[in-house]
Amino acid sequence: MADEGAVLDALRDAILAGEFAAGQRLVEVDLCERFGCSRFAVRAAIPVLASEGLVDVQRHRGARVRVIPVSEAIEITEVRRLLEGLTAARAAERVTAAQAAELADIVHEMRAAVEAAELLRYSDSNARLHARIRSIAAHDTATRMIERLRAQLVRHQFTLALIPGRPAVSLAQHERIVAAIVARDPDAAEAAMRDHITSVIESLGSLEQSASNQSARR
Amino acid sequence: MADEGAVLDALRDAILAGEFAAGQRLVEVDLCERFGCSRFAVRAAIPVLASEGLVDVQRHRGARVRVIPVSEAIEITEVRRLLEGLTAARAAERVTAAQAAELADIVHEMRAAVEAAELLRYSDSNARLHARIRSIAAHDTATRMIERLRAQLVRHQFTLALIPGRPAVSLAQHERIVAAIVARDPDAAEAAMRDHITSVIESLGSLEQSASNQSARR
DNA sequence: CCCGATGATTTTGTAGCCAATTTCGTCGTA
DNA sequence: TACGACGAAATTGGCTACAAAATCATCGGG
Repeated sequence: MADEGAVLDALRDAILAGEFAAGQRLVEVDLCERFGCSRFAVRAAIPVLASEGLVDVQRHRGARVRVIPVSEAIEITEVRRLLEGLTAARAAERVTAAQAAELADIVHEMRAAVEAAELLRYSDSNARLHARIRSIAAHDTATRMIERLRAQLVRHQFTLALIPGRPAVSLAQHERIVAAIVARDPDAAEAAMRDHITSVIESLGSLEQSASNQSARR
Repeated sequence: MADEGAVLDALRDAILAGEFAAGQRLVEVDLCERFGCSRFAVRAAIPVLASEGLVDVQRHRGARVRVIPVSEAIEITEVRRLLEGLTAARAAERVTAAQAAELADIVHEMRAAVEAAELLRYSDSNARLHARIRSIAAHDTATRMIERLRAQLVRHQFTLALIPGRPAVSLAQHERIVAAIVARDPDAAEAAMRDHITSVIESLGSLEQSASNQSARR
């Protein structure tokens, strides 16, 4: 673990992989031990993660893994709806025949995963599809922001995939998105993507309700 | 200059104020001297500014003030168009009578500045209006991203205000935005904001053309 | 049982060291 | 003169040690 960038990536990955409990304190010496590096490297990485919104630092109180409340997850997804709508539209304008075939392949893979009820495989293909759409859109600014936003709510995405019947609904929405892109119809692609993410927001909203019910029951 | 946060803010302000030439190297010891702090503080601040897109760091080559090409400024503004459209719509949903009066005041101020041909005052009121709309919208995520994007192109905004006739056009657009918000019409507010920022993008596009003409003439 | 004080833990900030790498200048040669 | 190789200086990367400030936890007293 020589350079600062490696520690940064390792720590970021660990947080995104959920290897720290929600709200857990990140004690510098512990992280040094874990990653086999000096405190210096850790202290260089933490401010960056803070600016990425993954950890929360308070003066003299150290860093904690930031817990994103559902209400904020909804805000984030509202922004993501706009940005991914933009990338979908641009992808529809720029897509080549080869890229269109690739998108169709990924959707095919998603359908197979749903039929086999393999949630993890579905979730993976899902992420790949969105990533491929972004790369076709070639809008660096939007891509950067989407990826940063996605990183902030990896935890929520896990819980979302477990909602019964959600993959089937999600699959149909993705098929619509890809159909519009392949048809080179930017407006339809943007609308389809927004509808898809709107339904994600609605699912998050139902999570918020059940969460508040639980806390009320305590 | 005790804490790292102060150095970070000071350095960020200095960059945003244009106190460094475009692409200038940021030598650590120089910054220490300038801000009267240790190298440690500088070295903590630079990665954060890099993640904010204000500086560009390369291994063993140090940090440089990042120069944003016009093409990227256009991308950034395209994203900002979506985000500010969102805040305008939400502001229209949430605005109180007192806030509506405040917006009207700022527009009045803008009109006065245009009539007096005071570009700096106009630019300032302009920024205040957008900021006030964001605070009324109370969408933390969108606000954070807009402010980060704006920071990346402060330089371009200077040049934009100098286009002859632009303030008058801009003023009318802002009046339309505020009218829609005051009328509590989210769709109209979003449309008006998008139209406004679309015209900003068009102005940036004309800058790009003149820039490429200049380079072609060389 | 509750509250405050004290000590330990943790973080923050500084100073300085050496290694690695880049960059710039100089010298030698074609 | 022009060009390339070599070397020295400058700069960053990474580290350790240390002092200071703040927080946390434990313990004792009321």
